[in-house]
Amino acid sequence: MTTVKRTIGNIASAADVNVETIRFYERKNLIQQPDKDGGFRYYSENDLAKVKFIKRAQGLGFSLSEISELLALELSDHGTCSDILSKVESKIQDIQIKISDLTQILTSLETLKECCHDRNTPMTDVSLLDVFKEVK
Amino acid sequence: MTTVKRTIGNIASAADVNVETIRFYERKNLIQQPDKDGGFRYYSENDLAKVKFIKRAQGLGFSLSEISELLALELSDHGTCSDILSKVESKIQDIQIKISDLTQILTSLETLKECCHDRNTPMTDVSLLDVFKEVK
DNA sequence: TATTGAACCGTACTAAGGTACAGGGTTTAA
DNA sequence: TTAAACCCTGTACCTTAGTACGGTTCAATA
Repeated sequence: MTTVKRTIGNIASAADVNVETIRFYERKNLIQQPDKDGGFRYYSENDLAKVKFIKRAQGLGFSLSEISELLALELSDHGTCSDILSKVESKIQDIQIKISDLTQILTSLETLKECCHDRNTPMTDVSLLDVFKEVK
Repeated sequence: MTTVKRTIGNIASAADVNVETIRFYERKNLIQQPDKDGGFRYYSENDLAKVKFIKRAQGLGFSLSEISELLALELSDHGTCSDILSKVESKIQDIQIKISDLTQILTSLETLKECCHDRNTPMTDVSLLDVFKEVK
């Protein structure tokens, strides 16, 4: 068993992104450029996890700067907590809203599915467009 | 009681977006350009609901073309169902994955919150980065 | 140790999703 | 009935999030 070195190409393919994406994230300080050994970057398992997290979180509607904030919460010194606590609480709220929005869309798609399945279900019950009609 | 005309400026402010955004959505065929009365666009309540839906869905990680697909499901003729059913089912799956991802992030943020709140909780239990470590 | 595939840096380009004018036409309320 | 406020089209520009490319250097293996 040989442990492969985590070069830039290696973590890029492990995280299923382009090599240039990794360099781009470094330029944006989303991941730290690792100490270079002989001019090359060698990454940790943690870096890989971070890249996977970033890609996944993007799919959930977070921008790179929001993802930075999320990641920063982890790194913070939990000795000095009162301001970080409020940040955590606000992120928790954001996420609860997203989950509730998705749940509403899910419900209305499930109604749609019933309609397809069984012609007797009335089509008019729930509409995707109704979902956020009253919002904000 | 006067019913306000839904001009482009009116729906833009009601949906909290720029006027140019509405025009942009029209160019992209996300909303239909309404019949013009004297050269002006007058919109329906349905158009407003659509714009709100689009903005909300973007925040959930859907691209404009995915949002088009979602909206198209609604408009489909539910007489010819078998292909639409599979589209609906695949959207349902996408959304279930999003909800599950968000729930995992939520859980780990809540652990973080406990850590801030009560110093005795060990910090090491859950980490944001662990969330998607094994994914894909 | 020579080759070749991969990493390096810097710069330029792309796609998606808007935003901002310029130069003109309409509406509406004083 | 006219001026402020709002709408029209068209085109150019902007930000975010990458991607591609050219010329160069490094590292591993035949």
